[in-house]
Amino acid sequence: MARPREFDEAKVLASARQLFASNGYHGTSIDDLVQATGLLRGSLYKAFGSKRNLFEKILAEIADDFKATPESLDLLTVALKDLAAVDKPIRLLCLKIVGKNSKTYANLLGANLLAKMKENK
Amino acid sequence: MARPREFDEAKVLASARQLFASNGYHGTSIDDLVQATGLLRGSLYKAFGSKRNLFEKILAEIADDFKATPESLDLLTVALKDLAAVDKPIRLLCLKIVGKNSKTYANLLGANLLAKMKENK
DNA sequence: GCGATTAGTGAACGATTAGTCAATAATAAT
DNA sequence: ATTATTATTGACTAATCGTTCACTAATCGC
Repeated sequence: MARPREFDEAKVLASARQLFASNGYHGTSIDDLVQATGLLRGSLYKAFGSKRNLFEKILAEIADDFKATPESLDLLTVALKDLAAVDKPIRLLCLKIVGKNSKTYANLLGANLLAKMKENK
Repeated sequence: MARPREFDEAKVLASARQLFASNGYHGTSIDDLVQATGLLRGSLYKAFGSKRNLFEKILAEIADDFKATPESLDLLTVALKDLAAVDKPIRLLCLKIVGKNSKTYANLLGANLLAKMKENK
């Protein structure tokens, strides 16, 4: 009962996720997101409200059924390092992912962090 | 044979290190550094050249005799996540720190990352 | 005293930041 | 065809970003 969306939300979220995962939260600008997703700023804001909200949505999505892929581990690292200290909802999503497996996740997160170092020789 | 410095370089570096460690590289602005160190922008740039250079100096300093304190682990995490992918000298300093102990450091880095999550309940 | 050299000062720069908004467009229901 | 509703567009804003620089100040050897 209104104009339909022209973009595929899942694809937009996938592009944004990749950017946040590899460049961090503060290292990813709205312009970066505009470029990567193809959406214009206005549409991005109408659809997701804010950069912070977009990030939370992405994190919530992967928290819902977490798989320890490099990208997801990167995103969890970004959430923990760039936002968790000052953003309770983000912190809670991190807790939801990790649960009682903090030993396991410590290993996964650390190994994933170090892996980046070696890729570029 | 010139005007002497009025600031204590070690103290300035300590303040900057703390900021970078807790807020990340992109999360730390020059204004933040000016505030925390007490130095004015001009002095900061005369002494250290650039934000990137200041960070490298700090990382080099801790790389020289690395102790796995929370702050140093935070700083290594920041170096790895915010800079290593696009900055070879930084990457090499990370490698120097980790050496052949990547299993050990994976655990330390991961545990340190997760610790932040629990502090704020 | 006088140069030479280096440090401190802070206004200013262009670029980029996250976010807004009035105009236009596309759909569905009546 | 008209109306209601939601989406797209991109120019715009105020703030902040990292960096520069002309100026002043303090020390040294002479």
